[in-house]
Amino acid sequence: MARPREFDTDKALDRAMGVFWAKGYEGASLQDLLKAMKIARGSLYKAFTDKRSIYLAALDRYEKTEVDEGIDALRNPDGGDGLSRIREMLEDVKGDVARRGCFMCNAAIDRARFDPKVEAKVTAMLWRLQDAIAVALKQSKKGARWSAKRRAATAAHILNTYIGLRVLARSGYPADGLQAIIDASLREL
Amino acid sequence: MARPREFDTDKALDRAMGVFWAKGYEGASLQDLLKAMKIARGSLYKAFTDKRSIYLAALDRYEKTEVDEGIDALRNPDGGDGLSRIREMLEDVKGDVARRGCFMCNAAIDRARFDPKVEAKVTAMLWRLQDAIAVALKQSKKGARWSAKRRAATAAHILNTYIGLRVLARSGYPADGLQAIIDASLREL
DNA sequence: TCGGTTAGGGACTGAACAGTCAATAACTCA
DNA sequence: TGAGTTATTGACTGTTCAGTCCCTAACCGA
Repeated sequence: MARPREFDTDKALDRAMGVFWAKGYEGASLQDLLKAMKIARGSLYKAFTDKRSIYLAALDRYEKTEVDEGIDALRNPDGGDGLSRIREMLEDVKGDVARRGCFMCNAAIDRARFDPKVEAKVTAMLWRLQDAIAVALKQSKKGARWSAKRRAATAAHILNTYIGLRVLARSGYPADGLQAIIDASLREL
Repeated sequence: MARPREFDTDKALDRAMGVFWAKGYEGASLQDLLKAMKIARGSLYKAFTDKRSIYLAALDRYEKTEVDEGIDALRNPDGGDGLSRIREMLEDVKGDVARRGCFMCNAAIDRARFDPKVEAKVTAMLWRLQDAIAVALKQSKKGARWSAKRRAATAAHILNTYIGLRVLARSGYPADGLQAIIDASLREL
């Protein structure tokens, strides 16, 4: 019926996500986005209404790729018992040599306060992560004996630890320091 | 010898700090800053070389006001034993109803990666905080018996918890959730 | 009181910003 | 093959951006 779109929307969004992730919302210019997405201005505005909607779509893309992957790993029994999967999630942060941090955490700081849709998306991702951690906890030796409430609180604590680690990683905190934090955080578990 | 400055530099910087704290580096325009600082463009450029130098000075101001205050509270024996002072520091985060978060954490995410001076300042503040926590730990029942290394690791863990809490507070995480995280984080201590 | 010096104020600058538009291209279906 | 539809492109728009400049104001020492 009409001319088909030439670029792959998901691929373009992955690239836009990379730009917002690195530079933040205000720090990413349309020119940065266009260059990374490899499309022309007009094409972008045919596909998205404005800069904000690209950002929101990039956040969705982050959830569908990065967050879902993390949650899957947390649920995958091949990763050992629940606690070792949780430890693995935290230790993955040490691998962030590019110091990108976590797009969700970055969004929490730079946009959630001003954009209700960003706040809702960030909140939803946080809940999903916390829930997945609670489930992993239930599949650990100690956690299995705990009340659901205690598991929820411990899951929130671990989520909080994860966020801190990703902020520190972005700030340039050394990997061995991150390791010490992980060990201290999980010592009781 | 010459006309004296009419505005109070520290007061103006406190106001600039508020703008950067709320909006981030890129999100804060010169116009925003001028309005908050209540001075004219020319005066600002007489006192500071460019936007970046205002940001750096605002970070210094944050350290001298907010960070020093936190460290003092951590050291003040009137706050009970070391552990209760640490708990107090974490529970203060619940009082961030304006959801400002922590300027140091915000800077870690939005500028440290791109500006070596910001990175250095953030790193220095993190070390100072971690050290003050370690000292408080030494003045707690359990911590006094620990090795310096273990205290350092636990202090890093608590600093990390603090950072996570401030990010979550800015994202809109509920206060009772923050309380649960604090309790879970300090359970072993 | 006057000369030297620095602060204050605000109009001005060129660059970069997000977003629009009209001409053209590519496709489907009849 | 031609009509209808939507994508692509890049020049263009008005606005806002950080930073400059120049004139005036205020102060100090001589």
